[in-house]
Amino acid sequence: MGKLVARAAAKEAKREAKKRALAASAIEALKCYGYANTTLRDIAAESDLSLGMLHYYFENKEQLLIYCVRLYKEAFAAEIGGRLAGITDRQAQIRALAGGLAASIIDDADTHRLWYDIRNQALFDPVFKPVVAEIEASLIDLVRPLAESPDDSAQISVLYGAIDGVFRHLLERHLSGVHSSADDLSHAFCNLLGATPPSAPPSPQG
Amino acid sequence: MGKLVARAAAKEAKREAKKRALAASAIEALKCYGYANTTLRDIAAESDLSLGMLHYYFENKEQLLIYCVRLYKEAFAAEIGGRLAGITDRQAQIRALAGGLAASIIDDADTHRLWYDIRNQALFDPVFKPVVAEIEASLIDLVRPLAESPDDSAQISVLYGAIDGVFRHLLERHLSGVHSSADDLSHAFCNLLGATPPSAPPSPQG
DNA sequence: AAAAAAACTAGACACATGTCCAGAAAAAAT
DNA sequence: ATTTTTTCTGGACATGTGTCTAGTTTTTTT
Repeated sequence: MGKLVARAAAKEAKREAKKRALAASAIEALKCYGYANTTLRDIAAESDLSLGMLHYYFENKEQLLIYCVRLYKEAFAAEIGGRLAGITDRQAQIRALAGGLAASIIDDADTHRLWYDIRNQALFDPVFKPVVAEIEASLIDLVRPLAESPDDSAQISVLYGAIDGVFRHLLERHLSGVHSSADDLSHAFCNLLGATPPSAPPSPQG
Repeated sequence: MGKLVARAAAKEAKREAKKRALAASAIEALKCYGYANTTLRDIAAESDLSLGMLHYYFENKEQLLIYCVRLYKEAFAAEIGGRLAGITDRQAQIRALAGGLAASIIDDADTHRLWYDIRNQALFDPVFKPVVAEIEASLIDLVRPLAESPDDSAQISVLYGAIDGVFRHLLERHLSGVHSSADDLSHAFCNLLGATPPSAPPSPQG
């Protein structure tokens, strides 16, 4: 019978649940101070757990962070993906994406700041490269349907880079206290994706 | 007479020269490991100076870094600004900018990585915000002439964010070992600035 | 040449931080 | 009820790191 394997699976599930709870607490701490400035003691305090427990569930600080980032990615990619699901009209896609990104700047500013922190770490520490590459690939996939030639990797790079750059810059402004309305933020993305960087439809000067 | 003040000025100039030399060495170390992972001992070793000297010339690690970043900014902004100087034709401006950015991705990859590291630090540590804001303002000014309405701050934000985002993403790819030619990199920027994200001039579908 | 100031060194100090361990407490299995 | 496994605690340990100080050497000034 599979009694033993069922038990083992239950154990594993319980452990995974604990890990997720721990990671959720860890994110709360990491969001505030960033990766480099968050100590394991901060995380332990936030999660009402003792310091030793962190190493009981995670090999080291890096692995804990990687786990956290994956958790975040699933949520965000799912959120945006859900908004785009089923939409085929290009203009509608753009509006949906713009609205989602704008809302997320306002609602999840700290989480995104953490993401950019990790992505930056990956530029120096190879340990983080796989997760970042994985997440970034899923973000690129999110954006791919907006491209006119979804197979042209150069075009996708430009598209993703541009959207991400605008997102990051608007996030930076938001975090600095320059609060724009969700509509204004959304318009920025529409402006980027609908027409060339500047201008709405046709403009008087060439 | 101004003998004394002349002497004092010479002293100050000499000290400044030393600081610049020290900062130049510091950048070499910082480029490799990033801000958080570079110790003052690394910098001391790189500059053939003793550890104590760093505090003799700079108040603390943060001030040293700020000094270094300013040094870098002057060089980069001057480089790009020089390429754009005197050009009035918009297409020529775009080509000049694209060429400059592309070349810099290949030639100064490590320095830019450091810049992004600092800019990221500023998202968490207020000490770095002024320098980053100052540098970013000068970069935005570099890009401003490309906008159709140089006074529309929302438009400028989108323009700067998009260019910076593409630059950062291409840099990331380059640092990951995906080496594109200067021409390909340059084309990416032209593609971004010349027309909407995808496609060249007019395209068949709407 | 003597005196004063600046440049520099070596090392200590305090503290933060990731890691690990011996054992207690709780839960699960027999 | 007993044993075994899992979960958890508290603290120790080693190391890295920014900062500072006492003293030395070099340069500059008189």
